[in-house]
Parts: sequence; structure tokens; C-alpha cells
Amino acid sequence: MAEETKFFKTAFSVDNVIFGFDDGDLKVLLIERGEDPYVGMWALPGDLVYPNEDIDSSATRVLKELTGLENVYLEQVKAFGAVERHPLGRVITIAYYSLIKISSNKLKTSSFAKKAKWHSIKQVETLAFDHSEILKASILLLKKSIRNRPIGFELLPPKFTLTQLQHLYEAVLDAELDKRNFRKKILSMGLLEDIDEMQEGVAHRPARLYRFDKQKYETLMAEGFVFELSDSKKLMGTTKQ
Amino acid sequence: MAEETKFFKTAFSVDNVIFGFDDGDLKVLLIERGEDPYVGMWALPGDLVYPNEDIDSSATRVLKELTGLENVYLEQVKAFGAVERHPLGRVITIAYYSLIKISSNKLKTSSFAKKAKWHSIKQVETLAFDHSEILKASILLLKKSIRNRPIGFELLPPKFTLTQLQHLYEAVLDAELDKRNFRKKILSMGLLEDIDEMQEGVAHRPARLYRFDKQKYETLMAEGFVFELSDSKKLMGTTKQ
DNA sequence: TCAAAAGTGTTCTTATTACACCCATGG
DNA sequence: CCATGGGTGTAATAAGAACACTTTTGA
Repeated sequence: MAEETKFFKTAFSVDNVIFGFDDGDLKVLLIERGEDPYVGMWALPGDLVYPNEDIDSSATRVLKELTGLENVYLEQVKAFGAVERHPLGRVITIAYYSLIKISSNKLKTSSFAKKAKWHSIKQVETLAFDHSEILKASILLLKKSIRNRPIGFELLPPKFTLTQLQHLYEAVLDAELDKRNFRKKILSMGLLEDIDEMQEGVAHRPARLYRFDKQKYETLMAEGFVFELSDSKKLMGTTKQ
Repeated sequence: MAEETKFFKTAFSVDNVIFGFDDGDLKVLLIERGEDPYVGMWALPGDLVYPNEDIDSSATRVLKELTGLENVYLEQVKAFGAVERHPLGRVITIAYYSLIKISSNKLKTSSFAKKAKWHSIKQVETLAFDHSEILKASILLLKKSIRNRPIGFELLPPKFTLTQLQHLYEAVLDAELDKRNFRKKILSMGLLEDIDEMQEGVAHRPARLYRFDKQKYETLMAEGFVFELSDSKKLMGTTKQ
């Protein structure tokens, strides 16, 4: 700690808001702090930026150290730089958010990762540092981004049903969507490939499985196609509450 | 410089993309560098962040030192932190953009400001550091923001004509808009107050003057109103090129 | 009287919304 | 045979797009 305090005079860090989707709920991966400051509280995973490391690489590294995952959707949220945001010194942090498929992920067993746990974003208590504020900003950005870019798929397994996709959107946007309108809209974009497979072992009529066609998206993009879902105030169905 | 080089081992800075609108053109305020590195090149105005200064305050200060203006629209773009972005050391910079009314602004005469000049964004050459990249990201963000928030008014004098407003949108979005559709749309939002004054001294039929009703906007916001202009791919008229 | 920009409505087309029933499976 | 979620179409409404002529002023 004494060592670190020196280092901490002025430093940059990255903090990573790692989103996952499971059990119909949007989740965020948090770490229980094992040391002061804020010992025992939950915090976003992060680290100081190494001297010879780009900030993007730093965020990628944190994610990999924690989850073992690479080639994952990762985007900068913004920098947070209030003077007193870190009690040990002047630390400006750059927040990132990433989207991962929880199912395909076993958390690593490093000491770092051992204290990690998925939290439903509905039930996150107050976090260490200014991390509550960072989380809030990240959720807002995610809500916005998911309507303008086809990133929802990053949170689902490669093969998914339309209902899974709809529930994902509902969780992120915190609103209810109309089933028929949602399907019509999303299928009309032509980005989903019906892979002619069915769900198995469910106690109801099995659903078709789809796959996101990334190549098709890139082709359409080049032609000026714009991914867009209507505003969440009036959505594609009934607004919650 | 030797002094500064020491300081520069690792530091944070802010860079401010100051937009203005004049003569039908979107402009950005740049500074000619008087010292190495990149002496003689144009750069975004910026400064190191003081040890006891929030990053937002730092951006506000840079803006004030340069233009004398306070209470101006200012928003963070994002952080730029490639390892080799600054030749003298590791400097992570936080980019901001601000919107000012050029007309109401006489640049200050500090040595800092003496080298400042408005450049049409259509004619900006390669900038110092990674500032070309920062400018590009800022313009993209501005294009997006101007469609989702009523910030265009920040670039116009308090009283303006609908044609001025339309030209502003056309300059920012880099597209042509249909006059009738634009007016219908913007007036239907109910955010413009017709102040019953007319343009004077123009060699054609004088236009009505309007004022942006900020209070009205806040009231509507609270009721769930969403400011939104349709996507620039299909806009409110004919797309350029 | 000319040039320049202001101002104004309607029709067509497309996208969004609201809404209810039958189907396939496992237990 | 029941419970569960899968799957489907249509009509009404709202929003966006296309489009041309008259008006007012100063020079």
C-alpha cells in the first residue's frame, strides 16, 4: 500500500463495466474490494494504465485478466476526473463497457477474479469510488447504443431465439415490447439468418434458432443502411409503467 | 521547455473543440503552435489539467482563457490515450467540444489567443498531435447530438430566422434540407417563440425572428418529450451527393 | 422592375401502433 | 389434457417525403 500510495500521486486508470445477460436480466460483473480504500465494497474491475500501454489495450487487458475473453465488444464510455474521486491521489479514470456472453464464460480463478460476481443491474448497491456514477452513465450509453447498432447479439449465444432477443431488449431498455411488432421489425432488417434449427428439450413448442449475420450487416452498412429501433419512449409496443 | 519536459513524464490534458457558425459555415477555433513539438502547425486549444482541478473545470478554463466566455455549452467527447500521441511523454487527453456564438465573441488578446483563428471545418489541414482524429470524432458526435438535443441554438444569436437555423443544420449535417418540411418539423415541436420582430436592412423580404424557449423545452422534457430530427441518411429533404 | 430570400399546403408513401388466436411440445 | 411459450396478419394512425408558387423588401 505504501508503494502504491507513492505511485498514486497522479495516475490514469481504466474501469470496465462488463455487461452480461442471463436469466432474463441484465447483469454487471463487480469485484469485492479486498483492500483499502473502500475495503469490502463492490467496485468495477479496473487497473492503472501501464506506462507503455494504450488506454484501449489497458481495458482489453483488464477484461482478459478477469474473464479470459478476447475479441469482445468493448467501447469507451468517457473519462471521469473529479479531483477527489480517489482518496489516495489524483487518478483520472477512463470508463469502458463491454458486452459478453455469460453462458460461454467461466470466470478465471486468479485472486483478482475470485472476488468477482455478477449482479443484476436492478440490484446493485452503492459502489466504491465514483463507480455508481460510472455504472449509471454506462447503462445510459448502452440503452442508447443498443437502439442504433446491432450490439444486442454480443450478449446472446451465437444461436438464439427471437424471444430471447426480445427479452434482452426489454431488459436493457426497461420496457415491454410487443411481440409481433418486435419480430416484424427485427426480421425486416434482414440481419438474422434462420438456421433451420429448433430449440430442444423445452416443455413447450420449440422455437426457431437464428444467428446474427455480421457480414450481411457490413454489406448493408456500406450501402447506407442504418440500424435503428424506434425511441424507447414509445418503443415497438407498450411502455412499462 | 526543459521544465515542461520534466512535467510531461506523465500528465493529463484537455483539448477543446470549439465550434462556431458563421457565414453559413461550421467553424472550429484553432491555435497556431508557437513552440515545439509541431511548431507552426495548427492545433486544438488545450492545456494540462491542474492538480486540483476537475477535468470539466479544466475545459471550462481553457475556453474562458481563450474566448472570455463562460456558461457555454460544453460536453466531453472522450479520452484519447495512445502511448505515442505526445512526443514529450505520456499524456492522456480528454477531448471536449463547445458551441459558441461567434458573433457575440471577440477573441481575447492574450498571447494564447493571439494565434487563434476560426477555420471552416471543410478546410482544416492536418493538425498537430492526434488532433485531426479528435476533431473528426468531435464532428461526428456533434452531428449525432444536434439531432437528439436542441443544441443547435447555442451556435446562433439569441434571435434568429428559420433560414439561419436551417443553414446551420445543413452545415452540421452536411446535407440539404427541404425548407417546408424543416419549418413544419421544427415549429411543430413548439420550442421556438415567435418574438414578433423582423429582420432589418436586408435586400429582400425580411424574415421573422424567433427565440429558443429553453423553459418550454424543460417543461416538455419533464413530460417525456424527446427532441428528435430524422436520420440524416434520409433527413427532411434531399441528401447531398 | 428586378433580384433575392421569405413564406406557405397538400398529396403520397412509409413506418408505427394496436390487437387475439391457434400451435407444438413435455410433463 | 394441460400448461407453457411459439408463432402469425391486418387495419388504423402517424410521420416523413416530395413538390411550386406568391410575397416583400432594397437596390
